[in-house]
Formats: sequence, structure tokens, C-alpha cells
Amino acid sequence: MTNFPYPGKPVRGSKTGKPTMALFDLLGRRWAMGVLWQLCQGGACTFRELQSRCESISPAVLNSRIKDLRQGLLVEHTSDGYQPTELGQQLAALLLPFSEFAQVWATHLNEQNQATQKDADNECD
Amino acid sequence: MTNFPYPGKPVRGSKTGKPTMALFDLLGRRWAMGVLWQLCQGGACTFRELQSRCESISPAVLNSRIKDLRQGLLVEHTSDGYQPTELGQQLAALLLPFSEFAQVWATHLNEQNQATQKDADNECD
DNA sequence: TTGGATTGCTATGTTTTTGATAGCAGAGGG
DNA sequence: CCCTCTGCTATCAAAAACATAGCAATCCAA
Repeated sequence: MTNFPYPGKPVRGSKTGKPTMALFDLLGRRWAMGVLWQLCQGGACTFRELQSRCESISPAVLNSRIKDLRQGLLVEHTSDGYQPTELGQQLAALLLPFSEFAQVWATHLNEQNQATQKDADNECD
Repeated sequence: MTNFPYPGKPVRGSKTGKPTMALFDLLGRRWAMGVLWQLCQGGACTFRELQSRCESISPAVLNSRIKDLRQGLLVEHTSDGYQPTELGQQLAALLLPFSEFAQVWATHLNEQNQATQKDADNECD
């Protein structure tokens, strides 16, 4: 149908479609992880609410990502609106540690940038 | 410098640059997770070896992703070639469960497709 | 010293994907 | 009927990714 990265078919990173690579292909699309994250953090919601949670996603891309995620059985559309499937929640659970890591990561980046800044300052002596 | 998603600056998913969203922005770029994965699975290697491991990445994109990952302190270039940093290994560790999940995911997708196929077959009765 | 072979890219032109914005059609509710 | 909310699609511009060719800087043996 579309260009969904089906395991078993050639995907980015694997001509034989290794599931891991297929998953990376799917999640490596812009906003994919963010959309799943928002749905799992904030609970089921409407298209527009989801768009709002993402702060700056365009409807075209959101729609595209929703299609991907639905086709990937990670998100479904119910009377309550869009929500993660059981499978989607499992995946989102794996994303949780990323949040914690991101804090540490941000600290390192800050330190490094401050160091760089000091170096730059010193160069001006 | 480039358009690296620095935590604290506007990134996809967060105008205030929440670290989690900044990380998603970085990892949500094509090949980002795949490159990190390959480096952590196969160990340090040269640019061309890495390109080979990725099976179908173009040098331009690989170079771009390497820049991102280096700027993100996740990958470094040593005399042994490119290799993940300590921080990069921590992140890659979080990626490991994805591989297991991907197997389950692939199974579900297959089942669903077979069901769909059967439905389609039945429609032909 | 010179002719490969390897490495880390850059250059170029094309195709996809995203992004920004406008707006439409259908389902309620009043 | 009018208004709002919802889930999108249409359109066009910009950015990213892709495919391919090839270059400059090692390195290394002859």
C-alpha cells in the first residue's frame, strides 16, 4: 500500500527486512516517537488534541505518522479517539527510560558546551 | 552550528526544548538509531565499514548522521575508527529491548496480514 | 619514489519527505 | 439551519534523503 517498513521486506538498514531494522525505519520517521509518546503520556485523544500536544506538527505529517502507527498496530482509533494499542504501550514502555537518559544527556551537552565556551573565551585572551 | 536539537532550545515536539523531545528529534532522523546500533553491535569501525554494515546508506547521509551523533556526544572518532562513547553505549543499551520487541511485533504484523489475506481470499468466494 | 589501495569524505542532480497554511466535508447540538 | 468540532485533504515551498561519481590525504609495499 504505502511505504510501510514491513519486517521481511527490504527496509532501511536491512535488505532482508530484519524486524529490528524495520522498527528503526518506522520509528526513525519524523515525529513517530513523539506521537507515540504523547499518546501514551496523555492518554487517548482527538486528532486535534494530539496535534496540539505535539506543539508544532502539521496535520499532513501527523496524519501520515498516524497511518504508519496504525498500520504498525501500535495505535488505534476508537470512540475515545486515538490511543495506543497493547503493542503500542509495550513499545512506549521501552521509551520511558529514554526520558531519564535524556536528562543525563542534556547535562553532558551543557557541560561540554560550557567548556567549549570557556575555551573560546580563553582564546580571546 | 548546524541544526542539532539542543535540549533547552526549540526542537520538534517542544518549544522549550525538553530533553526527551530533543533526544527524539535526534534519534528520529533517518538512520540515526541504525548507525548507533551498528556501531554498538559490531564495534569500532571505519566510515566505509559502517556504511557497509548499514547496507544501503549513502555517504552523504551517513556523514550527516555521524556529525549529529558526534555532536550529541554519542559517537567519537578514534584511531580505531568510529565508536560509541560511554554515553552512546548507555543509550544503545536502552535500544537493546527494541530488538526483542521487534520480533514480537513482526509476528503480530504477520498474523494480521495473513488474516487480511484470508479476508481478501474470502471476498473472492 | 611511485603506483596502488584505503579512508573519509564532498559534489551534483533527483526524488521524498516535511513543513506551513488554507480549507473542506461530515457529525452532532441547539 | 447555523455553529462547532472533528478528521482530515490540497497546495506549494523548503528541507532532507538518495544515488552516484569522484577527489584529496594517507599508508604501504615494491
